[in-house]
Amino acid sequence: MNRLGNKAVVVWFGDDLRLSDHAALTAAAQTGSPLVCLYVLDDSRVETGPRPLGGASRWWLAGSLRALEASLKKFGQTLVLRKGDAATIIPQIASEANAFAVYWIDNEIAGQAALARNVAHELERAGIEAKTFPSDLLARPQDIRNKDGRGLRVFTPFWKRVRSLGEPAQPLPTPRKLPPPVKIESDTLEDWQLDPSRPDWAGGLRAAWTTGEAAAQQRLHDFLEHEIKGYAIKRDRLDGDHTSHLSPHLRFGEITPRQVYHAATFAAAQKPAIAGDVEKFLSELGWREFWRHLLFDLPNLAEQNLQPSFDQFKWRPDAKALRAWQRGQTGYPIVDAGMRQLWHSGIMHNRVRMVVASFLVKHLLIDWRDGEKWFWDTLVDADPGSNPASWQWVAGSGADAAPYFRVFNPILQGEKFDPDGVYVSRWIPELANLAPSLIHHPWDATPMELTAAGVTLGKSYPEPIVDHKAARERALAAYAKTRS
DNA sequence: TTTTGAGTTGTTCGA
DNA sequence: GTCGAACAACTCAAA
Repeated sequence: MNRLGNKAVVVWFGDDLRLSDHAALTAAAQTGSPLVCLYVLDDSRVETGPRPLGGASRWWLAGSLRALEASLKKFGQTLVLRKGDAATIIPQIASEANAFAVYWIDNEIAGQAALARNVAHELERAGIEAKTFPSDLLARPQDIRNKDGRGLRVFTPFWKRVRSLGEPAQPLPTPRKLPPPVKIESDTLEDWQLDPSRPDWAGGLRAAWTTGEAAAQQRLHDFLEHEIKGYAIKRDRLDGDHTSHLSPHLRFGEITPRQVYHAATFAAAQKPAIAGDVEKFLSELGWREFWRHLLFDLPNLAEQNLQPSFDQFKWRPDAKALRAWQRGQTGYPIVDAGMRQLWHSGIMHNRVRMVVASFLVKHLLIDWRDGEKWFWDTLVDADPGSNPASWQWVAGSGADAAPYFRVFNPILQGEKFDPDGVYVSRWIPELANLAPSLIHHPWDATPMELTAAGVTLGKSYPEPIVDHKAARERALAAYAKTRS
C-alpha cells in the first residue's frame, strides 16, 4: 500500500526495450504502486502514426520483446502486449488496471510524437495523468538551434554544439526491484506473427544477431574492450569486422546513446591509446543524433526532398534494374555483395551502403525513395532518422549532402576497401576463385581466366547492367539539369 | 554587419 | 605512379 492507495501505474514501452537507463520505469518503480508494463503494436497505417516496421525490423522486435519479457520475469513482472490504436488501448488498460498515471519515454520521433499527443489527450479526458520522460538523445533538438530557430543542417557545427553542452547525464541503473504486476490480459507474441514463416527467411538473421538488452551491453563491452583499437582507420575496411554492430540495439532502445557515450569515454580514460578511436566512434553516434534531430524538424523526411530543387529531378523508373539491384544481380561485385549481405543478415557495412546507394541513385538514376524503402524493409537497424536522411545525403537532396559530382566508382571502392576480395568472395561465392586483381571487375578477365575460376559471365554471374563510364556521364548530365 | 573559410565518407584528368 | 585542381551551392562560425 502507498500514498495513492492501491492505484497502479502503467509504463508504456516503445523504442526503449530495456530496464536500465529507463527513466519512466525507474520513476514508476519509485512510486511503489502496482505496475503494468505495456507494449502496444500499432500496425494501423494511419498518416499520423509511426511508420509501420519493415520485415527485418519486425523480426528484431519479436526477439527484443521476448528478451524484455524474460528480464521482467526475473523481477516478478510481466509484459502486457496489445495490438491496435494506442490512443484507444492505453486509456482502456489504464482504467482496467485502476491506474493513476501512464509513464513513457518521449522518443521525439515524428509519427510517435503525434501519436503520443493523442494518447496524452485521451488519458487527460479519462482523468489519468500522462507523464513523459526525456528521450534517449544526447541533446534535445530544442537546444540545438541556429539564429532563426531552426535545427542545424551541417554536421560539424552541429556536433560541436552538442559537445559544448557538456557530458550527457549519467545513465540510470536498472531498478533494484519492481512492484508487483497487475493482472491484465495480454496477447501472445505468436498472435502477432512478427517472425516470418512460409517461408522462414530469418535463418541468416538468427545466425548473425542476438537481440535484447543483455546482448546489447555485451556487444558494447566486447567492442570497447577488444575491437575498437584502430577503429578510426579500420572501420572502412570490408575484410574483417571492425564496426560496433550496435545500430539495431540502439534502434530499438535496448541500449542508450548515453550508456554508449559514458562507457566509451571511460574506456578512453583507461587506455589513452584508443582515445582517437573513441572520438571517431562517438562522432558516428553524433551522426545518428544529427539525423534524429533532422527528423524532429522534418517529419516527412522519407518522402520529401530536403532540397526542393530535387522535386524537379527526372528519376528513371526501371523495375527490372531495381529488382536486379535488390537481388544483388547488377554485375558489379561490390554492389551485389552488399545487397546479398543485406538480404541474408539484415545489415550492410556502412561503406558498402554508400556504394550501393550511389549506384542505385546515380548509375541507375532510380529514385532514392525506392532504395530507402528497400532498406527500410530489409535492415534490422532501419532507423526512421538515419535511413531516409542518409539516402537523401547520398542523392544530394539532403542535409550536408554529397556533392552532385561524387559518383562512387564501384570498382575503385572494391579495390580500396576490399583489396583481397575477401568480402566479395564471402557473399558471391561464385566469384571466389577469381584473382583479387580481377574480382572487382570480372568482365576484364580473359576467357581462360574466367574458365579457370569457373565463371561464365551472363550465366553464373551477370554482366554489368550498365557501363560505369557511360552511367557516370549520364548521372552528371541529369544532375546538371536540376541545377540550372 | 559583412566577409571569409571550412565542411565524413570521391573521381577523373592532366601534368 | 603521384599530385593538385576541378567538379556547386549552401550553411554556419569565426574574424
